[in-house]
Amino acid sequence: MTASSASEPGIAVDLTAVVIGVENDAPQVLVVPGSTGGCAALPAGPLSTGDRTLQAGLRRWVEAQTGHRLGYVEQLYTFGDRAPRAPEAAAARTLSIAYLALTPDIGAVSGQGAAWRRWYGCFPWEDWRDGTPVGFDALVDAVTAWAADAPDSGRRERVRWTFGLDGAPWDEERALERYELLYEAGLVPEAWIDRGRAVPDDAARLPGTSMALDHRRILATAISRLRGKIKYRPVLFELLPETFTLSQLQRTAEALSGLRLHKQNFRRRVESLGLVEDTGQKATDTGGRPARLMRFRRDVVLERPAPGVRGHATRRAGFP
Amino acid sequence: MTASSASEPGIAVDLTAVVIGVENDAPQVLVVPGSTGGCAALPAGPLSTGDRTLQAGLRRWVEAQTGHRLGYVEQLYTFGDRAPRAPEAAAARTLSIAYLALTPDIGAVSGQGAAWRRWYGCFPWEDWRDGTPVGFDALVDAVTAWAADAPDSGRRERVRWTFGLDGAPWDEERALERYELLYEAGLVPEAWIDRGRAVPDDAARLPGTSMALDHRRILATAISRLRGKIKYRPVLFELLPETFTLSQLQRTAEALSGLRLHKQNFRRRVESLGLVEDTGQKATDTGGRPARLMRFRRDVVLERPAPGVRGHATRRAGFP
DNA sequence: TCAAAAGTGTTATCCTTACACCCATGT
DNA sequence: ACATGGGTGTAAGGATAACACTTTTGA
Repeated sequence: MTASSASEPGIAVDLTAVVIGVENDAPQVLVVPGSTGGCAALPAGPLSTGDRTLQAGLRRWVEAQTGHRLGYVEQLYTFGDRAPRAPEAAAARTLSIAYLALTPDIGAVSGQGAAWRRWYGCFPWEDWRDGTPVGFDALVDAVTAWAADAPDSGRRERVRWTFGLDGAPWDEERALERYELLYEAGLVPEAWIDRGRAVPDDAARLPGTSMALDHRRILATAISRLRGKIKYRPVLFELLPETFTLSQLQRTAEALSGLRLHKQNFRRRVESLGLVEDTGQKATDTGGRPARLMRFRRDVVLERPAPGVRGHATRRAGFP
Repeated sequence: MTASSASEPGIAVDLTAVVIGVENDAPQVLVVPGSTGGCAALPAGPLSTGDRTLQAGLRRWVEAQTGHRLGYVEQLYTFGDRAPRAPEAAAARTLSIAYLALTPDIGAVSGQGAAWRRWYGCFPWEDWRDGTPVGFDALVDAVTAWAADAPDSGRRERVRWTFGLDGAPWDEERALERYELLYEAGLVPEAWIDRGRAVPDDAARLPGTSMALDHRRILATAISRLRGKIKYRPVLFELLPETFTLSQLQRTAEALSGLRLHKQNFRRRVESLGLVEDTGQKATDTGGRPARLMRFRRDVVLERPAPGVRGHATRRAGFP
């Protein structure tokens, strides 16, 4: 007996979109004005029985709120845990089915207050392209202090591997784990807001702007997923125009991963996978020598077993 | 403005569990009697407002229906698309949040009708450990015919890469894609049942037993996820007893992937990752020379960047 | 002519794959 | 003694990471 009777009332189901684009080497996320406080929110709306598929509902909402038409979309995660917050919230629970969407065109937003925002504004510690991010040392101090609070809890090792300290390698894919650790340590305002408490000074001092509700956590989930995915699936091309140069492609990969990549190795891999083809045209606006304009071979996706672009981080001085 | 008003009524939210264990080199899934027809179903139940977390609700339901207490649990996917079925179903929609759970102990089921079932019973074509599975040739004929129906649709290449034909490699992780192709081709009974039509002969003839509703699809999703995950996270150990031999570990990996693995390479990798430690004891019931009993080093999980067990499939005659 | 960016050739190293072989126990 | 499964050494091949260097444009 599958107990599939209708579930209790009071469950609202929201569809939430993390729409990502890249402009000027900066990954951007589509946001709308949040209803709670001044924080920006992700476009979202309740699931309607009229939508046959969840994706269809999502597309409808995003278009209504931002005027943006979605292209590539994949499911991210379903968030449904109730924060141990004010008890009045116990009656109504909101379930969010979050989706990751990628788009090659930034700028075409129309809804009231809809805008693109750099994702590293929310996660400054995730961008290592120009060396150690500003404020990283302060952040390390804070999490180290948190670990020292409970000496034998395993926090020390966890901090070490999550943030790449003491010789541990920096793993760019752990963006979500890093945010969750900061949340657990009470170092982001959301941790206090969710409990209905006042935000202490140290939590507010850390860099990185918050978002409405749990939307910064959802964005972190998207970042981790995307950083992992570009290594084995050709999703980078969903963020680029029809034709692009290899440098553009590399800078997009770097923007997402927050790392510098090795030029020759990056190119060798792209070439060897046969992911792109020369259009014969040249881009002349690059400042130096004109670059060949390439095109993504869409037909290759079904042919190859696991095409994609791997890491190739170059080790640089000051890199964990 | 985040349009977070309560969603429309008529949306039921179910929590569904794919509980996996391995016994006698056979992966098993926990099932309960399905309400529709004679097909087995996955344990599931409506989300209750009383459960603070989704996982808690899931654990409650599985325990109630099967007497089984869950250990390792992770979210799998949220299924919510309405099948283009009988129109009367249009009013009420069911959302299923599916979870993957792993357990080392098979056999401790108590609920009425709850039972363990071999997953290759549902997917005979996924088990390549003893060479080409029975019925694989017939299946290839059927999908090839489907591809030939629409010559320039790209079906041909899709079939080739999905099923590893014409020199394409077999990718064990594509279990879900294979099921979805069979569904699309109308080669599994569910495809017809979902449309409210009679099941034609050719769809019923293919090997592999169906499950209730879309549960076979959910199981396929779990298989694909698990086959991918064992390559980079130490989840195998969630399926084994406290102590085990290296051969046991390997046979478990083989059972899940449906492939034979290379002994020395498998061992080298496990050793080099430092995932296990010798208990000093020996297993004497193995038939030949007694094997060392090993133990999983749980502390290593947080230390290492990406421990796990990779593929190492040995190429054998008759392997695609 | 110089800065800036595109584009290439080559090597050391590690990881993966695969071969063949030896060891310890029960019957 | 021999069948059965446990356990190991080592070499070939390929992928990766890193080196430094040349080419083509605009200012």
